[in-house]
Amino acid sequence: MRWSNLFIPTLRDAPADAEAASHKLLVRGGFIRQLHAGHYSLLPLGLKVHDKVAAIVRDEMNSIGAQEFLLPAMHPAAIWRESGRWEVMGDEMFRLQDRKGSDLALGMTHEEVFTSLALEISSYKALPQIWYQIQTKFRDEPRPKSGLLRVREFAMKDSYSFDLTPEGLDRNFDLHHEAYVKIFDRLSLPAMPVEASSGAMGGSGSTEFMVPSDAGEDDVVRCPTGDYAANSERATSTLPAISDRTDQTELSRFPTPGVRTIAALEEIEGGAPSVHQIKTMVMVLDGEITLALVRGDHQLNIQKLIDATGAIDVRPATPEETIEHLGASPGSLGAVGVEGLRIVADDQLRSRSGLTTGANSDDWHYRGVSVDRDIAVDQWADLRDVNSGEACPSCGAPLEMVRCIESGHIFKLGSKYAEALGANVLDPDGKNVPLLMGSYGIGIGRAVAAIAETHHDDRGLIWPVAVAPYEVVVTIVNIKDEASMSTAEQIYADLRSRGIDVLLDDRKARAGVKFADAELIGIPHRITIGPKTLAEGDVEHTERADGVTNLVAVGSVAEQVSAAIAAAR
RNA sequence: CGGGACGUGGCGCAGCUCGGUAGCGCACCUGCUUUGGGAGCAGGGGGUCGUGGGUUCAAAUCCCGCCGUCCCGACCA
Repeated sequence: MRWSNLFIPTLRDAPADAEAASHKLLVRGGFIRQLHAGHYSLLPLGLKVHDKVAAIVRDEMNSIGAQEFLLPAMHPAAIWRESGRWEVMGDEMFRLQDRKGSDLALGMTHEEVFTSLALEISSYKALPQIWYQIQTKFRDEPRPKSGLLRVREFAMKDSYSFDLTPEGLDRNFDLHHEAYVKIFDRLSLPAMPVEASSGAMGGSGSTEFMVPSDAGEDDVVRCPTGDYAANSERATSTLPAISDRTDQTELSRFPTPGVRTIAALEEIEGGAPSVHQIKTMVMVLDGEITLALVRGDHQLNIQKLIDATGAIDVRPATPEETIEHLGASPGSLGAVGVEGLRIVADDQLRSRSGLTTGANSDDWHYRGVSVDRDIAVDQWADLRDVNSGEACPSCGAPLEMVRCIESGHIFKLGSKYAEALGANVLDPDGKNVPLLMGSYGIGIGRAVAAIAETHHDDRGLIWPVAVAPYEVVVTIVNIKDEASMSTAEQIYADLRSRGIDVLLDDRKARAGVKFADAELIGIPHRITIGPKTLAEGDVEHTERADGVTNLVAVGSVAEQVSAAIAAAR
């Protein structure tokens, strides 16, 4: 393509409200433009990258035997009601009505619709099946941000596996895991698989593919030895055992005037170190007041509480609710002797004694609390945040915390959706059993942004060859020089005939502008044609990644550059 | 949803305090000069100042409402 005919609106200044590097550069380079919050137009350059990413994803899906579909973006409410997710998805689902007043939703994922098609699988003999699509999803995110990284409308590759047995599901899950490793490798994204929370998807297990980046929104806890990595919503660590205080075994109430915090309770005469305190958080789980207990020096992880209890809507109680149910304000709360409220406690409190906690009366606390004796715990669970430096649960090495972009997520769903929608098959014994499903997603636009986020310098983007909008740019320093023009045309034609995606910069512009633009939009190879070197029969070949320039004879440059590209694809 | 900030040609900004009918840089068009790292000079086109109302002889500017966008947090497959 000839640059002079293309719409590549590069900008010298980034939009003032762009923060993330990928956001600034994709806008400046003329790849994307915002229509409104969370909705971006892909310009020709942006679409080319998007298409190349999608093609790689498609290629790897096809190679594990997945079959491509294309499902509607707009769904009837009924199918979401059947799975129970019409309510579960809450405000995150875009909803509308048609002229007849029927409720509709814009699809945020496609378990329901794919499962409805799976109703036609009636025999185990047709299994396994892997179905996928690359299609637009709509999610009414509370806060779209960072350009393409978190949006409300985006193309996603979503695939679904159907199996008779858990072993079959495991196999399809593993196939996807391997395919994802290959995809991210081809995209030059350093994605690491980590244990994840399954959230609203449900199911028995899930793995996220996380790309380390400050622009990300998730924290991954990982062991530097490489034997453990998990989303902080799921991570655990090994903590040193605490010896309970033996000087306080009798439950007793004592005055703590003005004490409202863990720290203050540590300081006060007769108080206790935070590891010997119980922190009592009053939460509302689907409308039910619930006490969540963690050790005094620990932080409650709300996602863990959600996962442990299966609650959908979780929020802290208001001060009014707290006083109504416990009779005291935050700072003096505790679970000792509490009846009629659900109590969920962190595993680290199991069998602890000699503890100090609020007495549900302002300015009073208990000491000598024995969890087993004094607190009616309904459920035990891992509820606490892991901190960096704590010991790896596998090898004991100090854990580190890494900020990441969630670039893929694979789930073992089990029979949840098949049961809800009645997707059963006959097994070899002639018995009707629900299908076992897996669900697997990669956001295409987010992958584009993640690549931009991890492949740029102060001059602009540096696309890997596999996804670059063009593989080579032929830059003509001076279009008035006839020798330059004819040489450029010849090299351009030669590269095209070799199947290279090449951009001819034939614009009437100064060399500096062309160089700056080529670097901004991140074309991996540049062939510069100017009178200076042409006099010697040479052109320049520059690689965007390292900036190194070599002189190459006119007659061999096309062959040499296309060989380098073929090797990098 | 809580906190903060901002809406002025395509992009970046000034003007607002102290009302007088919109300006600068980049980009764009024309001409001349220039031509290997974002050229120079001259001329030119383009803006309901987010929106509705109010105050006023007069509103980008003051007052009120609404809408939108961004950032932090909460939330989020």
